[in-house]
Amino acid sequence: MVAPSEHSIDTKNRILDAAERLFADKGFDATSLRMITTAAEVNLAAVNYHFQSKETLLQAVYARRSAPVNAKRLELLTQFESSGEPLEVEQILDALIRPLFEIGESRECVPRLMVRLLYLDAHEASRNVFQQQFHQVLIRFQGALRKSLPHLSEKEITARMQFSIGSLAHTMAASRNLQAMPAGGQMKEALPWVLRQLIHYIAAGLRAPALEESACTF
Amino acid sequence: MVAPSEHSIDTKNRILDAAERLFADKGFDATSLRMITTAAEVNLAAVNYHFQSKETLLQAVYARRSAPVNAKRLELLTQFESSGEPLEVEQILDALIRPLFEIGESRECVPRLMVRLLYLDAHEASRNVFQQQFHQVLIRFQGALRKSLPHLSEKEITARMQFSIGSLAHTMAASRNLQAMPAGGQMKEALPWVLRQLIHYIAAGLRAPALEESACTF
DNA sequence: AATTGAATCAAACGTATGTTTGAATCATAC
DNA sequence: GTATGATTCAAACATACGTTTGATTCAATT
Repeated sequence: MVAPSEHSIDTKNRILDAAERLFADKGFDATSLRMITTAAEVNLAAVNYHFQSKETLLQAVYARRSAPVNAKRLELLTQFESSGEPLEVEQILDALIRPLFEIGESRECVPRLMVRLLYLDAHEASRNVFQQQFHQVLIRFQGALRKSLPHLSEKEITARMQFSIGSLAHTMAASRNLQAMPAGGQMKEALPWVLRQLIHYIAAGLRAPALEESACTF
Repeated sequence: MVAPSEHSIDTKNRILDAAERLFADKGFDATSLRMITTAAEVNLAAVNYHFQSKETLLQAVYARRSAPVNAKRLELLTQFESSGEPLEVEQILDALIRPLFEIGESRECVPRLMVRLLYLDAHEASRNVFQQQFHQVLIRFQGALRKSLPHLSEKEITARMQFSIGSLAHTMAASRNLQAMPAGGQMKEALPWVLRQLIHYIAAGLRAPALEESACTF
């Protein structure tokens, strides 16, 4: 029995880094293992040796980012809620979005990647796993939104959350020039212009009066 | 010289129908020509005979729907504008969305397909062509929105339109059970619940006050 | 009925992909 | 220093794909 060498974890990380960038830029199907191993400067067979298949590599690429991001989201939300009062919608959205830009320093492709894997690229089996994890986070955020938007029925809150995720995902996937947070700096006011606009837009949509009469609580 | 037979245009339409549904359901890369020709009950070589390549077939699939949909959008908007006054935002959105459901009777996959080809699936070359066509329509709609939202700067209108397209696209692509319009019926109130919710949500986001102070016109 | 070009068909081609193999290399434990 | 198992490597494998071929069938013109 021999412990894994340090070289091997270097190789694994180089593969993960290269795959992360290529998956985010070109998509899963359009990225071949040969492109990944060339960019990572490792042998072709290394992918199937360290990860078992291309699909499993995708899951590893996702797993490396999703757990920290989602943990940070819940942590931020809980911290904001500590005052006890219902939060401003903008604050809830901030807790949802900001962690995407704090993870993996100077890797601006991470937000694009997460969107691709959650909604666009991944094949059905993997995507379901990814979405299931994210769904747990959304349920938690829905609880916060419910307190801030008491005029809405549960059905309407769910729908509007999906609409919001849509505009968020579209913005992440489309605009290639979303800057990451300044490294190590404090967080306040560091989100780029387009994301502040987005949060303002989404908050207004969420706050809109209920459309269904039956949804009014009085 | 011999005129094209009727059989051949039957074959072409069967290919287009099968490709449309498969592209919408599974995506472009995940759909092979063999899947298409099997579903269409035509010979494999028929695709390369009638269309030149898989990529060209995709363009034909898109072209068959995009021109009528976009024409109907512009026609509806112009008709709504005939009164001369600025439109309600909801009416502008209705003119943008409704035509997607009136085209190709009983083919509920068309809205999903259009979203996929505009933003998700198509390879860069084709997608740019598709988006360029749609962009012309968006410019026209932006003009209508500008009149209805005089408190916003041009930059903010553009950004909010992109956010709106995002939630629209996400809703189209995700919810597989958006019902088409009742065939031949009059249009009023025929949009499904989720789309009425979506229009209400988007309208509120568009109407939100300007975020930039410099954007105020007074 | 003969002719002509369009349309269909089964079969094959060339290529790119994910994956596997088996030998060579490296680092570690004894 | 040698043995051992983890890691690398060049090469090959199997497969699925888009595309092409060449013969055959079909329908329309004469």
